[in-house]
Amino acid sequence: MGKTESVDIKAVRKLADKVKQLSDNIEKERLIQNFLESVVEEDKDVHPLMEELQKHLPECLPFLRGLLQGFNLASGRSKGKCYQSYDHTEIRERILDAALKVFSTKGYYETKMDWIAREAGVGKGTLYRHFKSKEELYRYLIDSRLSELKNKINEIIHTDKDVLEILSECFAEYFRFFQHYRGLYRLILSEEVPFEGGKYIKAALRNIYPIKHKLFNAAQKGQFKQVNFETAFYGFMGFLHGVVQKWLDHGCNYDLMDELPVVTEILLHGVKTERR
Amino acid sequence: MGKTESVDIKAVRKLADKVKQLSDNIEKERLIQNFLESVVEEDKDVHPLMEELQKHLPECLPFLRGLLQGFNLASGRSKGKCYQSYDHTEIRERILDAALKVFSTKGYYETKMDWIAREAGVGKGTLYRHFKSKEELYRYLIDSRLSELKNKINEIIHTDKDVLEILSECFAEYFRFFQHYRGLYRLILSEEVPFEGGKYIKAALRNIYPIKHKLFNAAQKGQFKQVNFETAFYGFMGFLHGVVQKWLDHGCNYDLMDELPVVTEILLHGVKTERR
Amino acid sequence: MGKTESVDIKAVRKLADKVKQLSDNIEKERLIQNFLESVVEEDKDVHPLMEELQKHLPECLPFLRGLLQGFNLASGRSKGKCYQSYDHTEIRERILDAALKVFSTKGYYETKMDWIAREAGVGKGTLYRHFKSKEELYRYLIDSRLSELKNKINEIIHTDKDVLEILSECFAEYFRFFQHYRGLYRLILSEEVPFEGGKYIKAALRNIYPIKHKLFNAAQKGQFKQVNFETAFYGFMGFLHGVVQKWLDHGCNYDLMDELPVVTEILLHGVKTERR
Amino acid sequence: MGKTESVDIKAVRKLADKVKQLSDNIEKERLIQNFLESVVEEDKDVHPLMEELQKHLPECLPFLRGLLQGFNLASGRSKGKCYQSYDHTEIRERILDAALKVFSTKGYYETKMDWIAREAGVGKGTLYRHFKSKEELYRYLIDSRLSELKNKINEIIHTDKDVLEILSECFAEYFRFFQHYRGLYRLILSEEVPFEGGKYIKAALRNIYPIKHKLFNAAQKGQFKQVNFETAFYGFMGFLHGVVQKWLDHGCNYDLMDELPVVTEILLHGVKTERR
DNA sequence: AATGAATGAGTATTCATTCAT
DNA sequence: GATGAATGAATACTCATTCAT
Repeated sequence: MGKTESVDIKAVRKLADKVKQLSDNIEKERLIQNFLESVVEEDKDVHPLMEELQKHLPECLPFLRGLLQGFNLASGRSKGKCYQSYDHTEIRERILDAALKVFSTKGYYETKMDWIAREAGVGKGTLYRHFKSKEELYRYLIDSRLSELKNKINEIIHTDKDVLEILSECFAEYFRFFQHYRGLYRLILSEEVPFEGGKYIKAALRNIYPIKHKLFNAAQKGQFKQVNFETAFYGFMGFLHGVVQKWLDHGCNYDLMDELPVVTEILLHGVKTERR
Repeated sequence: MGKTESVDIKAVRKLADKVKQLSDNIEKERLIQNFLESVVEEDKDVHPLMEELQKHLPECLPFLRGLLQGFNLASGRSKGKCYQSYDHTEIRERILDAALKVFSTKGYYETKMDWIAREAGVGKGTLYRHFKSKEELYRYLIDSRLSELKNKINEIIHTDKDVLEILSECFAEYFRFFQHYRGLYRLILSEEVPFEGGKYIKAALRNIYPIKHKLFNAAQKGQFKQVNFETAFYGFMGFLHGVVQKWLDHGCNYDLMDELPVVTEILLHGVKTERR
Repeated sequence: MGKTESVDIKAVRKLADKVKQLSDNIEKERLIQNFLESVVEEDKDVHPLMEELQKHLPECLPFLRGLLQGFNLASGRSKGKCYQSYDHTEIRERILDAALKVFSTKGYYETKMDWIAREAGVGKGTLYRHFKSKEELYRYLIDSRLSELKNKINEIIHTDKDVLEILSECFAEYFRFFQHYRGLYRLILSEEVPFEGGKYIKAALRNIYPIKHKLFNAAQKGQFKQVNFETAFYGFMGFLHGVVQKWLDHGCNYDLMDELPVVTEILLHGVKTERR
Repeated sequence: MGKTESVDIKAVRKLADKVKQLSDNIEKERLIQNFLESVVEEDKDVHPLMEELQKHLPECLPFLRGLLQGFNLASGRSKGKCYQSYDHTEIRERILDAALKVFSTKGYYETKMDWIAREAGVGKGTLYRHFKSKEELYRYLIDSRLSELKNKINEIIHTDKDVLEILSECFAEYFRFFQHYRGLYRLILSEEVPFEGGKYIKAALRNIYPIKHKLFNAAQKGQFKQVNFETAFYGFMGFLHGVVQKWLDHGCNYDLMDELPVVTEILLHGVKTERR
């Protein structure tokens, strides 16, 4: 309740300024100021003021009166209870979890809203209270989860560590992420959905990586070969995906992180033994 | 009712700027902007927007709801009651007023219970404490308002005045009624609702009129032509409805009562100039 | 088959002109002309020409080749049968009849597409092959039927008969129409539907009547009283509706046309007996 | 393929004007206009429009369909076949080509059987004469195309060349394949379809490669590092996919084969410059 | 008493498949 | 053999009503 009050009071306070500007003489201004203040501060003894206003500002009164009513309602007057901003978060999370589970098992089109509802243990209507449509639910699911990854990668990138180290850590974070949200992998990779879907996801994945810049510098310094940067980037991402795919095909029965050394070794030094 | 609107609209417009400053991200800003604009421009289709707001801006809603109420009151919405009696207002009446407003704007099927609740400033549950169902609310609304008309007509009929005079007064009362409850006209006339609805309403209208009897006597006495009584009755009612319709089509921008002389003249003496 | 061919041939002929304009020397022009003519006339011996074209107009060939293919398909070559432009009309009418029946019984909202399909004796999918949506079906139903009335009224109006006679005939036609399509009455009168629906229908009804003009002239000539023209018009329409309503309320168990004399008498001369 | 488009587009544009002249009412004109514009602009989402046309302009459809086909051919669509062989073309192949085109553009679920039929220039029924169901058509499409790849890879593997050389050639063949059937890439990679689909495709890809064996031997001989074989394999495949993806993202505007050296270099020797 | 989050029965619409012509 | 009109099972989404708080 405290929450909504503060907002309303601020709003009304702001309103006071505005309404004052509407009045065209000092007298009116004083009256309205008093009125609004008494509303804001205490909302007691409003009635006598209302009567004064009625005399001197008949043209503004209906508006103020309406506002007062609204304010009273909003402040919870005459309603004993006021749900303290019911926590949408918990149920939303339940739905998102269920959605991830079903979507990633069945894919977008084969997933029926009924199943998500059942999986989440809520009614079908509840889904639609929280997400406008199947599409929005899907989008939100991908976006929210993906931005976690994005943030973590960004943290790693914006350190002053050596490029090689950053690269390793990104690989690690990438694996860690999909190990956690394994279901997400299929959704992100499949270009199934037509609405921005495919392209957009890939794009997001790519745009995430301002590391491009660092790599480029490293290449300039001779730390890396002068290969086409973009090709290498797409290839690396693909390589990582391949390794995740292997893990999934094996039923996730080992720790994805164990693959890191191999991945790093191959991508940095190749599979071929050093020529001497 | 005297056009205080100009003041209110300006106020609301100004307010729009303020409220936008309260919002802290683009999305919210857009929603509120839309909402306020729809209030300012037309106050049509506000309800769907309210629902959006409810989902995305629960913390601002009470404030906006208050504002909307204020605006409605300010625009001269029906009840002459002033703030003192606010708390004593029968909730039932508030609901019925709201229902009349929404039903008559949107029709039965396009009216959502949520909108009535919001318009009335009560929770949806409260609606169901007072009326068992949407249907009952609708029925009661029509019945109660219509019985006002019925009573008035009955008073007129049960005097000993001349039949012609009675007829004139009935016409007048009929117009007066729909001028007051203009929204009701659409509801009563449309045969939209299937539950007895249509038939029943027409029936009610007809049964109201024991004047049939008097007219019949007058006809017998040669005061009226020996036309089929019932045909004339239906025709008269239709004629009145037509004139009300014209008034509505013209945006109710004149006094319906002004039409009375023409109506009386035509129905009693026809449009043709006397042959002699 | 003959049907579609003629269209295609015309199209191709036109195309010939166009394509000729694209070519930039006489030689090319001749080739294309020949080619197209052989397609149009006989579609025999096209192949040698194609080879010529291939040599001299390689850049246009693919386009022409495609066109030829399309033309062959279209002409029904290599398909023994070609449904001779299956007659959509019959089934459309069945659907419209069914729709009128159900809509007028139940109203727009209470009518389920399933029922219309069942009533029409077709599958639900067939409905959607002929009408894009419930709304379109409804609109089309009203529009098509109403334009019949409109046309008939127009015929009546655009004669040189006396205004009074025209009026009578319009009344008669109006009754005749609703006697035929009795179900339509409810649909047209109820302002049930929100999409243009109500207003639009009333508007249509009114706009139908250029008779306004004639009446106005008659009033000027003193044939009619100098009453407000529009009021009279709305009133008259309402009167007619009232009488139709009576007929419906009586289960349509008499001939609506029988009411005509009373209607005419009242509207022209009133119900009151002539004062002497 | 050699850009004959400019000519065709001009022709179609001109044609638009002509065809419009053939239509005899506004509605038709609009439909055709839309249709032709969508053909000219992008040739995307033509199918929904075709359906509209089919409903409202059955008599013009064959002509337009021919035009569309011509346009597709003209744009360089796959088959090098010229008109002589038209009649002998296996319908099955026509259908599979059409299916590949539509499936790869729209994905499995967004592809409607109607569109495939139209694209192939056959009736919907014909589709079902050749393939039992949408699913079977899809499966067969993937299988048949993929087995081409499989065969070629097998040929390469079953030579006595050096492992490194074999590897290079496989990379090349892989690229060559997707450069040819670019549409197929999306289908194979997306795990969209639930019926064995995803898994099955990946499995197919893997089982294709008995090269595993050779690589294993090479590793044993110290030619390769003793990395986990399977990890490397999945990674390599992923890497290749990544590079194909890059190519697609760039609109296939360069020769995929040009990427081969970089791919080989990185996978065999890594991106890091040799430590001395 | 009042509230509004949750519910799920009910509906318009789509599209793979069939089959009469 | 080929065709495409007809079909109806399947599904996303709505909204009147309920009930825990």
